Amino acid sequence: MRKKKDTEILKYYKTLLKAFGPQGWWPGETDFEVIIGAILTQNTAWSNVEKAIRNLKEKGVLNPKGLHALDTGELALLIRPAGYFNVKAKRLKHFTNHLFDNHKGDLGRLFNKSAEGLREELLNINGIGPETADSIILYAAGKPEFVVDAYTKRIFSRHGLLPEDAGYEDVKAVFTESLPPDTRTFNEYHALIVKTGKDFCKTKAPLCLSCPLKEYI
DNA sequence: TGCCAGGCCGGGT
DNA sequence: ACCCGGCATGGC
Repeated sequence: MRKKKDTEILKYYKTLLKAFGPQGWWPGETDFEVIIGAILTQNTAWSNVEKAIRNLKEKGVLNPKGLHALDTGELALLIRPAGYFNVKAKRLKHFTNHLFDNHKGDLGRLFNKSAEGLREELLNINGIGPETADSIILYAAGKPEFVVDAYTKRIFSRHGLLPEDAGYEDVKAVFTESLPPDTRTFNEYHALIVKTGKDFCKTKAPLCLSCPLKEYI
C-alpha cells in the first residue's frame, strides 16, 4: 500500500520535471533575501512580495545589519505592498533579533547545525511556522527538508493521494517517505508543485485541460 | 466587484 | 489537540 503511493509520488515528480524543467528556486539572490521572502510570502501573492523586496533593496536594508537597525514602524512602511505589514514587520524583527542575539548576525552560524536542530530553533521564533521554517532550511540553508504548502495539499488530495484533512506533518511524511532525502529533489519538487498550483489549480474548479497531471485524476 | 494569494498566532473550546 | 478570527495589499 505504501509501495504504491511511493510510486505515485515519484511518478508525479518526473512528470512535472519533464513538463516544466528545473525551476531553479528560490527566486532570491542571497540566503538572507530568501528568508525575508519566505516570511513575506505567508498567505500572500509573490508579486506583492516582490514589491516589498524591491523597497528593501532600494533602501539598502536587505541584509542582517540593515534590517536589524531599522525601526519596526519604518520597516512596516517599506513592506506595505506585501500585506499584513504590521504583523510581518514584527516577524522580520523577531528573526533578526534572534540572529543577532544568538549568532552575531551571522547566517553561517545559524545554519551550522543539523537540519533537525535548525528546524527546532526556527520554530521557536515567533512568526515562523512549519512551512516557513522548512522553506528557510531547504532554500537558504540548503538542507533537505520537504516543504508543504496549500498547493501541495490541494493538488495531491484532489488526486486521492492524501486525505482532505491531512495535517502538515502527515503530508510531509508522505513525500519524505517516498523520496530520497536529497536537497535537489526536494527543492525542485516543491517549486514544481507551486508552479502547477499557480498555473492550473488556482480555483476550486481548476483548469485541468493542459495540466501535466490531468491524466492522473 | 468580490475573491484569493507559496501562513501563523493567540484565545477559546 | 483542534478550531477560529484577525491580519491587508494588489491582481484578475
